[in-house]
Amino acid sequence: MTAPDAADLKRDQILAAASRVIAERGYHATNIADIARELGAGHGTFYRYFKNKHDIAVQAVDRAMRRIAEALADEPPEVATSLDEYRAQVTRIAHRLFDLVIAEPVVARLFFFEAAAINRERAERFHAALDDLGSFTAAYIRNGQRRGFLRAEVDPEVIGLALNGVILAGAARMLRVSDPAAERDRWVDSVLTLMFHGLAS
Amino acid sequence: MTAPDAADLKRDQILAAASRVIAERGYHATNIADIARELGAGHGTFYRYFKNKHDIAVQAVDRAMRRIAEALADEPPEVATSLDEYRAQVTRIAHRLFDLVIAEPVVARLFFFEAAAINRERAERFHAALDDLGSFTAAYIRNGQRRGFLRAEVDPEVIGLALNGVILAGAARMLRVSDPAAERDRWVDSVLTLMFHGLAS
Amino acid sequence: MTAPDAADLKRDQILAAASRVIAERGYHATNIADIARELGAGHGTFYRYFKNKHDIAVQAVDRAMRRIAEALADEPPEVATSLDEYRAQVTRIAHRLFDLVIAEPVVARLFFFEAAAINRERAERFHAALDDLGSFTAAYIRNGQRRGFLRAEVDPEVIGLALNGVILAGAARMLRVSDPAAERDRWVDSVLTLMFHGLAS
Amino acid sequence: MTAPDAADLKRDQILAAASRVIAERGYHATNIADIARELGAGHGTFYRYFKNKHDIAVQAVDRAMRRIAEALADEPPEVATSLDEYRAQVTRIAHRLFDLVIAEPVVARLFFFEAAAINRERAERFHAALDDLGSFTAAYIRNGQRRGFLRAEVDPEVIGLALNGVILAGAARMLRVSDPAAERDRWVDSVLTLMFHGLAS
DNA sequence: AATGAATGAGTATTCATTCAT
DNA sequence: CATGAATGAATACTCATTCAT
Repeated sequence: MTAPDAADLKRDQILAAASRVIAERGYHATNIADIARELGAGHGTFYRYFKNKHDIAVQAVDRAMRRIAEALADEPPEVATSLDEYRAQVTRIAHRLFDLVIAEPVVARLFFFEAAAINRERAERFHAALDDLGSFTAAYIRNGQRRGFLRAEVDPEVIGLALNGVILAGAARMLRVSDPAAERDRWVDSVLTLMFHGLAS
Repeated sequence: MTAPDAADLKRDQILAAASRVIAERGYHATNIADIARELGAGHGTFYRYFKNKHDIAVQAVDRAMRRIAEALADEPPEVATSLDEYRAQVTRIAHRLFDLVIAEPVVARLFFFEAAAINRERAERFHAALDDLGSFTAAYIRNGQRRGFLRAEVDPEVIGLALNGVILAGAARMLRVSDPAAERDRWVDSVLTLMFHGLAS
Repeated sequence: MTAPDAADLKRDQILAAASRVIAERGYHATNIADIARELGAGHGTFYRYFKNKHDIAVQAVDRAMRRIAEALADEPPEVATSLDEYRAQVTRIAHRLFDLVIAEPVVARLFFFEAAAINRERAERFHAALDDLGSFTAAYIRNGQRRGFLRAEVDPEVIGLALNGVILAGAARMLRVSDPAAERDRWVDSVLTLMFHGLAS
Repeated sequence: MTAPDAADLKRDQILAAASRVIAERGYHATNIADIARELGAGHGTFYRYFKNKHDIAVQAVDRAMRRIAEALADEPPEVATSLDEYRAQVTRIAHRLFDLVIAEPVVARLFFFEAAAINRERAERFHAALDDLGSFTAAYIRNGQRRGFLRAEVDPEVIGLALNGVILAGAARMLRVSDPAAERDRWVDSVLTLMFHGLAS
């Protein structure tokens, strides 16, 4: 366990400032002068800590992707032994993600709007990460099918990606509403009903 | 009804060429020279038909957004009178969207990857369009609730956006697989089950 | 035989302007704005004809090296059959070089002062070119030795490089005097005496 | 006579380190970080002993020019009273220069390749120094002419510069060959023959 | 005295846009 | 109408120099 030194701190400050600016204006509309102004430092200072503009953006985005993935993939997919346990697990995951989005909109904006915006190579990586999240969700589904509390006839990979879509739509929504806490609860209720019991009355 | 003249044709050719290039390389990585090469014409020609690079991209993206919205919102939300009719309607809509994505990947890529990439103002517009689609889907849900064949306790707006998320995740998936027709059928089957009956066994 | 088109002409104009500025200020002190000003054109124009500043300088210097080498190596080393013929040949070569230096000081300055100044790689190339010129001069010496009108005991390669040194010292001198034509004649007289008969009285 | 204190020593160490790096990479490709690394000290240390990068380079080059000039101009031009004495003198001078080049390639490279590379003002100074060396050599010639053992009809200034050219070509050669001691002897033999007796057989 | 983190002036290069032909 | 040569505003990046510690 090494103590973070002054250089690491400075690095983090720059990364935080760059994250704010990129989240605010978008990667392509952000220039080095904007980041310098946000931090209150000279341009040259960045280039002591980051190779170039692309490098800063990639690290900001990667950090955001890691934070989001951690919120979504924090617990093992095999532990739920009943529908109720799984429902509780899904509820926890949804709350974790939504709370992260509400507490750190910069992280969320980097993930949703900038991760794929830097260039083609980064977009591919973003989609690969979404596929991974889908596969991770699929593992939960498979666990439920194996244990008999989830329908056997659905395709776990398809459902994994579909639920990804639902949860990402919800998270993106949290960024756009004035009272995100209320919105979060409306989402969790309705989506859990949809997910477990369907819309048919 | 005016007949399309030569100028309109040329315009469409340029728009098609620009769409292909932007879908291929992304808005920010595309330059006028790329589009000129794709069309086999001089740079100056664009500026006779479009105000500037931003203008071309906006029109290409708007056209793509219109095509996707048409596929999703082709039929009136109030016509289904039973669960079976609604299920058939949903199936038709999903097929229309997926088939469009498969047949015209350029349109799909513009919608999914470029609509929000041009600048902040366009990103807002893209999200507003997604919200509109969500409201449109919500109208179907409300119709089903009013007629009694869909659960009354779910929030139609939430479900509208959530189903948006599912269908967009599916459509994005179609762009990334080698056999999209098979993928489409897997998706429709599993997602309809999820949507109407839920995952609980 | 293709006619030079407008693009070739423009290229040559830019190369000439860059040559003048680089000869005047030196490669490292020259910036693109200087060259633009000299030609009366925008910066961007250069980048239509040359890859970058390095590329312009290399082409200017290479052209200068070719012109100097042509002046020095214009006639075959084996033709002189007697001392008088060789002396006439040396006189012609010296005059050609000195006249070139006098008529085109820009070419001369590029050769003497800039060819090795761009970077290490170009300096190596410059010294390799000097070695080649030395070997070429050595061929004249060997011809004279074979035919018996030049001393057999001197090392042709050494003499080739030594005479290079003499002639380059003279050419560099032409660039620095106010009456180069008179200087040229003084040089040719004294150096021919040195070269063929030595200093010992 | 003041004893060199610690500060003078440090100064010399920095000058030596800078000389090595500049000789290795060239003035314009050398940056302060390179010199700091070579010395194992911080950037700021230089600025306690030298005004700036230009100042360090100028002092390194000036020292090299002094060392070369000392080797060439170590003995008075008037002492030789006969051809044999002069020939011995020339031989000594050539050996001194060549041995210096072989023993201290850093000094030689600074003199040959960097003295004129810093900027125009330094290039002028370098050429003025070469002119001075030429005048110094001319004094030897004039001594020989006065005493009657060298040809009266050659122009001493021209011959001074021409012999400069020969000896510099030779010294530059020493830097480029794998066995410089053998090369030195080949040069001295052939060049003395050329110089005193000429090439005509 | 020594250091090296911080700085920002300076510069090469790109590329959307114009307009003379 | 069509062209593409010319343009220069805009911007990322470097590196000599300073100065607080």
